[in-house]
Amino acid sequence: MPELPEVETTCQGIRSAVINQTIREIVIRESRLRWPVSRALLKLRKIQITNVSRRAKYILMQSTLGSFIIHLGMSGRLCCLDEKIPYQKHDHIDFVFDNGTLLRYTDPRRFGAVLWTTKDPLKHRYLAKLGVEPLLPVFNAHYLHRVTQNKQQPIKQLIMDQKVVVGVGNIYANEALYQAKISPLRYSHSLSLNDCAELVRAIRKILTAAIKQGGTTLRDFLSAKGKPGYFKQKLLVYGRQGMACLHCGQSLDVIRIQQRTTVYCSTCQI
DNA sequence: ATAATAACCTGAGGGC
DNA sequence: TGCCCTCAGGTTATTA
Repeated sequence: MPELPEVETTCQGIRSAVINQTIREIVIRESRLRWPVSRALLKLRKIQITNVSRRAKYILMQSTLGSFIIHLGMSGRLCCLDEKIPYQKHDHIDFVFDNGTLLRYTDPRRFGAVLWTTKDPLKHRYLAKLGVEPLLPVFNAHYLHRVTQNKQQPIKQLIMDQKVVVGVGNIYANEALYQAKISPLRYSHSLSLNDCAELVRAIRKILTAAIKQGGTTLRDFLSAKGKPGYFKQKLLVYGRQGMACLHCGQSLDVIRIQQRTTVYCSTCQI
């Protein structure tokens, strides 16, 4: 499900509800996520949440003793609820707070993760090698141009590579390439500096706009407050295969790149 | 080292 | 109704 805008929306949604709260207990109903959930969580009590932030598609929830590292995978969700709300199927983990609220982690496909570390979470093995944040100045035309050189792979694959730039998933990769008028099939090394400038601009624009709309809800994404994202209405290519390109009117093509559905206009995107 | 693909899961929707 | 197939906001591990 979640790409950067959905993770950011989730992060902002839980922040005020959990910061300064003290954990009464953590309930694990299902520990078989992407990586087994550590039983050490069961012993974590009376610790206070001090900060909530995002790195790539990971949510970092820091406490007085260490940090929770949460990834939503394809179908994960975090919701702030009253502790009396009964759990349902796929509600795998509850963080129960002293004030009677809880943070509930739900994930039907179990591709997500809930990790715990007492060290610097940014140095964790799964976070240490991540690429640059797309909304920071370090992600610019020169950076992208540099990393595209010597890359013998389609540009769509490259911008979805979390070691290059983080947060861009399948939806926003399709949208950004459409807006930048660059074919998803172009070999990375064929991009000019100007192409890279356009692509950087498009990625920034699409992610910022999506965050503003609370992300994209295709089927099951909900914010921490249970609201869907409204960016789906703004999607220009994703899910529109066979329909008319809103720029030239030609039917949008659909192909697969790295097992991911790719929609583009073969007339507008060169 | 780099690039393609297989694997991890559940659920929804379409065709027959 | 049911069965079989394909597809889905991601990432890692394995293979060539």
